[in-house]
Amino acid sequence: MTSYGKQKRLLVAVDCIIFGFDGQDLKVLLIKRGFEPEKGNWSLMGGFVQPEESFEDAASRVLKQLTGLEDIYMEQLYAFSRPTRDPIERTASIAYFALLDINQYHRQQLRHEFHAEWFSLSQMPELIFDHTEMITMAKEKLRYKAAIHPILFELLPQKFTIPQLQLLYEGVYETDFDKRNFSRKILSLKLLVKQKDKEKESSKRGAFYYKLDKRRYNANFHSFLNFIAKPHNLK
Amino acid sequence: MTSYGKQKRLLVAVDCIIFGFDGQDLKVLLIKRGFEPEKGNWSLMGGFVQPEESFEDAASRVLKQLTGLEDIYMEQLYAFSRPTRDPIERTASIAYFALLDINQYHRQQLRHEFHAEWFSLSQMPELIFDHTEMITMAKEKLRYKAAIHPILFELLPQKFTIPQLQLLYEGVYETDFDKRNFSRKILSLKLLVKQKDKEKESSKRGAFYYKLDKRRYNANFHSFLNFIAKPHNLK
DNA sequence: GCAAAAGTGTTAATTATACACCCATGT
DNA sequence: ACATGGGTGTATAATTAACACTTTTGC
Repeated sequence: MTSYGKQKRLLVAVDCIIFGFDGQDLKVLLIKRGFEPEKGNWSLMGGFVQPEESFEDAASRVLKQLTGLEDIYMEQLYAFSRPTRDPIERTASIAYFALLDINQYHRQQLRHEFHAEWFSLSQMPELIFDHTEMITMAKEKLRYKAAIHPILFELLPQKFTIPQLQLLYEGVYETDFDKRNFSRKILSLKLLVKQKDKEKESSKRGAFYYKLDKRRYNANFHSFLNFIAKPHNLK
Repeated sequence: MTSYGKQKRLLVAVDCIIFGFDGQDLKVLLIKRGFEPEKGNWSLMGGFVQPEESFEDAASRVLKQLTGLEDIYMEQLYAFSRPTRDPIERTASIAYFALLDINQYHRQQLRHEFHAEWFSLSQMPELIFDHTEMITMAKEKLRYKAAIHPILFELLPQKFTIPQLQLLYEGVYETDFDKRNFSRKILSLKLLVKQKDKEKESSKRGAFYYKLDKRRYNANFHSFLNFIAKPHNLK
């Protein structure tokens, strides 16, 4: 026995929702699709799963192809499978979302072949297939997960300031936090190590840099932050 | 253009992790696999995705095939894709987990063809392929999700008592809760409607039945319960 | 010297935890 | 009358939320 015979096989692709943070807004990296159908239209970066690779491998390959980056935080989002989602031929897509330091990407970025651009979540162009739905779901999951796990650090450079971190959280949750409560909450996690130097671009006084304590970060990855806004419908 | 040509297609299956609660332990429904390879070994219920159905459709079909039940709570768990996970031929599997009232199943259960049996999570037999991993992940996700969303009601009959509900939560989290705090927390959600009749099997005094307030349940599905045990590693 | 952002402390409100007794009923 | 499980209240601790002033420094 070397196959399951008459069962129908199908194409499987991966698509990557690549998040970055520019200091102000949460952004997603999109490309201009390079082949038919929908050639030239905005799309997530994706690719077909190859015979020897897992979906995770495929997603990492696709991410590297676009950004040149490896060892990026990535997580499976959802398997999209509406039979008609691709008009040419049935293709399922396993969506992954990735969080990266947008500056890393800038440094790497020499590949114009994909015509990639960062878009704010509030200014998304029309996208092919079900990619808009994918991004909506990714954003939800990011919020959900970041409320409980300290993953947003993946969007910042190695050294960052508390005000930068707060702007990031505020961007992700589209809300404002009280800076006293915010820094107390963040620092109470004991995940951050204060540096001696300051970031002096965005203020005269300057803000101290912090770095992640990698040991504690890995150990405490399951810590809870609880940034989830409480629902007000529990009357 | 009617196909993507040279790209390799692959088999895609779905597997269902079907949870039930017998009043004491959280259980999973397993079958004896009916075809090669691994014929006769314990396995999750699964099936190949057909050309005209989404993964969700396939999972519902498979669930109905085994249990006869429809409109069951089901959620995509994860896409498993290790190229060699099935020794015969590459087959990816999209795992879904389902929560059902075990009594519904008993009532329905006339199909012996699958040799299905309920197993406690602590007494799982050896399973084919990566099915053990799937169940482990499903259990984690169930805990994770149930800490935040009131989904465990899906495992109980329409009418249930607070002590039954507490046993369920205790089973899922493998811990004990204080019954005063438990009932206060649950009732504070205002999702339950007290009935006039009592369940008299498990005690002389009898315990009042409750029903879900479906309206509030649907509206407040995103409420937070926070049964997650706090980690003690945040010193 | 003043504008702009960084940094820090206290109080009140809410929520979570710990804990013990009375109640109803079948035997 | 007693054993069994059901049901409830209160006091304390922990956490979260609200809020305002001082510091630094480049201009």
